[in-house]
Amino acid sequence: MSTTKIRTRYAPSPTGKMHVGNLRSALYEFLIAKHEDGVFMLRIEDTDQERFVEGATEIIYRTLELTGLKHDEGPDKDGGYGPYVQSERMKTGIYMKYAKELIEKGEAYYCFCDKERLESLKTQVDEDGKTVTMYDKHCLSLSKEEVEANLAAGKPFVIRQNIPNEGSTTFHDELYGDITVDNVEMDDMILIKTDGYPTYNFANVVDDHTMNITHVVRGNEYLSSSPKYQRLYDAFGWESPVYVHLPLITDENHKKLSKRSGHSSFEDLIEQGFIAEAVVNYIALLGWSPEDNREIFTLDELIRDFDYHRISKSPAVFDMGKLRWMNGEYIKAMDFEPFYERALPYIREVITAPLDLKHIAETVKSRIETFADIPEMIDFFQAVPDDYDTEMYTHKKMKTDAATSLKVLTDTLPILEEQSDYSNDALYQTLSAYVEREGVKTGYVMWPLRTALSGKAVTPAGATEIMEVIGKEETLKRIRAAIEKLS
RNA sequence: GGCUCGUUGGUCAAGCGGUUAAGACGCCGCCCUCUCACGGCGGAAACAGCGGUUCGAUUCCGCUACGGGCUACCA
Repeated sequence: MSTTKIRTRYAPSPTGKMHVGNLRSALYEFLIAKHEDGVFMLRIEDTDQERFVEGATEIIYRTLELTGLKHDEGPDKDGGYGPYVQSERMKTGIYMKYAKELIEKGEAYYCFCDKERLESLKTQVDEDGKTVTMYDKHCLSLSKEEVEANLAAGKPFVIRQNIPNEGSTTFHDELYGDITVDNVEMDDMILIKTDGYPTYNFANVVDDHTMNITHVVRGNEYLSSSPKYQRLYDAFGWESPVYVHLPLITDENHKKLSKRSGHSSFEDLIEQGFIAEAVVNYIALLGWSPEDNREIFTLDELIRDFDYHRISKSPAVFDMGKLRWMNGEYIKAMDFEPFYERALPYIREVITAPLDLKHIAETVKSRIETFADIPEMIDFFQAVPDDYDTEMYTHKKMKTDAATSLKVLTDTLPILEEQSDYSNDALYQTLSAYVEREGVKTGYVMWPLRTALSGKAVTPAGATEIMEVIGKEETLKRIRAAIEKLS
């Protein structure tokens, strides 16, 4: 019985905001490790000097912090497998050392071909103008002396993986099973670039092995290059890790999530009024489902229930509608104080009058899906829109229209003038007496009042509750204005 | 183009040879109700197609169609 702990890693490139697809990879990597009480590691893959974005590393840290995906090891938490940043690892000479080992084994070779020659290898393939380059192993035939001479002359070089032209390579994925590719299909990929940096592909294999990663979890886009990685493991004589390739997340058009569609990054979603926990919960279910029908999970519950064998193989569409619903569920379940704290800025956007903001927050808590829904819902507390349509007074079910509304408003105005207790309950009681006297439905009275007080067809509070919030003076003012408008 | 992966309602999905093919979001209807929402109840809505294998295919195999991914000195 092996007692080796599971070790997974999240290995992002610091190239900008954190995409929800990346976040889900991080989440699954975290869950797979934590479910077995393993180690979740963070490694920064900055081998691409061109794409490096200032501040991107901070975004990664902040996002992991905010989502609760705490890493056990990383650049800021040494666990004995450092360094955890690839550019720093490179300084140790590790990649070059392993590349040379492969050269000695005949599994890799120096290549001095320049751009022009490579360009000439390109073959036009289809009408879109797509080209395919398959390296022709030109430099493989260089003699040892020629290589030495080139090196001594300081000629720029890369190191390529030597993949034979016959046979095939098979690797095993936990989800997709065995995948076999003919070796002829595989290009001699570059391991070490001219600038001395390793390519992502090579650094990944070397790092995953030397950092003792047991489960390599990554996006489906790497599925087809995995045979090449497998050859590397085999060439080194290393035991290959457990591979788990994750299905893609797409937009509603089944295309890769784009920057412009609003749900591209975690940061954007938070800005749009979503709760971190809800986003995590939602993306956990995008490509994975539990044995029961549960949908609301805390992170701890996910750790407990997550079984990577239940990850699905087909791509999933990111459904903003369902995320909104789930976010609404989280908001409803929130304790009031933290809810209020988060809602306050949105309330202040439209309310400057000295009103009971807590009360306003309460009215809205079970009705919003994101915090950004708040302003539009409560702006009438500040002021009635003066151009609202009097057609709103006509309501079939309430049996009201402009004329009957005018009567109700005129009738209730003196009652409300006399009323001193402007609490919701007291107001309701007082108006109920009028309802009873008139022998009408409650709505027949409340509808016109609510409309007069809000100028809106939909409000988060009933007539009497609105009165409680805005107070007597404002209530009377609004009703008088409505009477005038209807007269 | 080549290679490779995928395909259950609009979306997320359960199912792992025999089921009235779950559940959720959304949509529609009803109830509750001082509007909306919440909550409750109910409804419409799916196995891409064609061939096998089998007593029996949504489930296994093949082909086709459609979709995705890779095909960089990017990750």
